[in-house]
Amino acid sequence: MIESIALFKPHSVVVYQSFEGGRTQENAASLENLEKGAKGDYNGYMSPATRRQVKKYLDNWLLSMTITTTGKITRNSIYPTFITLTLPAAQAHDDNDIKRNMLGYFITQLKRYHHVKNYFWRAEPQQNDNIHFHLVVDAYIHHAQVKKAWNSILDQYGYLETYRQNLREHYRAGFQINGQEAKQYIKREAEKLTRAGKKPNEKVLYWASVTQQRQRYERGQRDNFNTTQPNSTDIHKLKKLRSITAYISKYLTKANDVDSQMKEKGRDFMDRKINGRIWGCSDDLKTLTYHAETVAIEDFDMSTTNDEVKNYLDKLAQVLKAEDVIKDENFTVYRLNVENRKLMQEHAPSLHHRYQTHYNNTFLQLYGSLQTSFT
DNA sequence: AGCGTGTGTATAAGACTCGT
DNA sequence: ACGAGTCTTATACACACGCT
Repeated sequence: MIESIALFKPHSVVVYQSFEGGRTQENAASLENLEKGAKGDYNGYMSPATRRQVKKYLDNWLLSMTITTTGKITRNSIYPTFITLTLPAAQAHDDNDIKRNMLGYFITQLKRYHHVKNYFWRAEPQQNDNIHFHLVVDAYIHHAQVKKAWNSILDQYGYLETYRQNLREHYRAGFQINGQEAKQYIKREAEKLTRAGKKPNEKVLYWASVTQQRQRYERGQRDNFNTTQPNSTDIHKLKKLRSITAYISKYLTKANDVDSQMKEKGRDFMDRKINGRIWGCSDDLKTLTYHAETVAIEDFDMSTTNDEVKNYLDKLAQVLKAEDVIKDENFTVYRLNVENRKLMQEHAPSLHHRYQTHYNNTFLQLYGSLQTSFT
């Protein structure tokens, strides 16, 4: 029996063939590769297969939130938030220790006090070789709360003291500008502005950083930097949900990011690969799937076709540019842009309804027990 | 394009304890 | 109640390849 199945993704429709019966893995190279897992010989990159899998979780999780969340954002809202966690001083613990104790406890705190139910995290090396984390969570959290929680954990592991000691050292002869910090500040803030559709002014940002540094210096003078809190966190509230869905899943899974950072320093990525896992998420996210429908079934002399889906796919083939229909012996991909994403509603209304229902159900599956906060 | 394949070990997540 | 730990256990991660 041959079944062709269509997956309805946010930015594409993929049609592939499914055959009855299982397969066995007998290729020697493949089996040898599997041995690598046993030895821990990972290369530290996210593989294309893993990237696909992660994208599936994020696409469906975020899309379920965009479709079902409406109205006012409150403290109890289910709302995607993007957090970056960094170490404010040179890394002094093993990656696995940091993930287990520091990141793990941070996530526990988010769940306990900040209404976070589902999460996704990704670990990457920074240019300074420190590990750092990107997280996506499903609650609206104030940036000060995030900073407080992470800094308190950093404090337990000595990173705040080292950071403060470095500050004292840096300012031993009075105030001076930290050019490296200003540079990083400009980069980070410029990205933020660009994302918000504004044009960054480097000079303005530079002086903003200097002002920030001077204020920190002056506050620090009062108590020898004993209470200075580093900016170890960065947070984005994701307001334009639809466009951001693509942004996050792309950004978080882009191996080239790390690659290019390392190339700047003339080094190979292997010099600094993350030990152990490089990503993780709550179990519930792992159950998520794209909306799938059977297009046709062929069984000996019998065949059945889902006419509505078939017609919709034909319509896409007509309307889309040639380069947006990628056809192979075994699969077809229809790449959708903002405009032709509307075609489903128009040309296959009941399919569109089932598609919507899929995401309503996805949302209920994840948050059913929390529905009251949304009505 | 998706999916299934195998495996040692790191780890997620819950259970649990203990102190406040 | 909660924080801060320990302990247990089931799971899932890394990967390349072949097939469809």
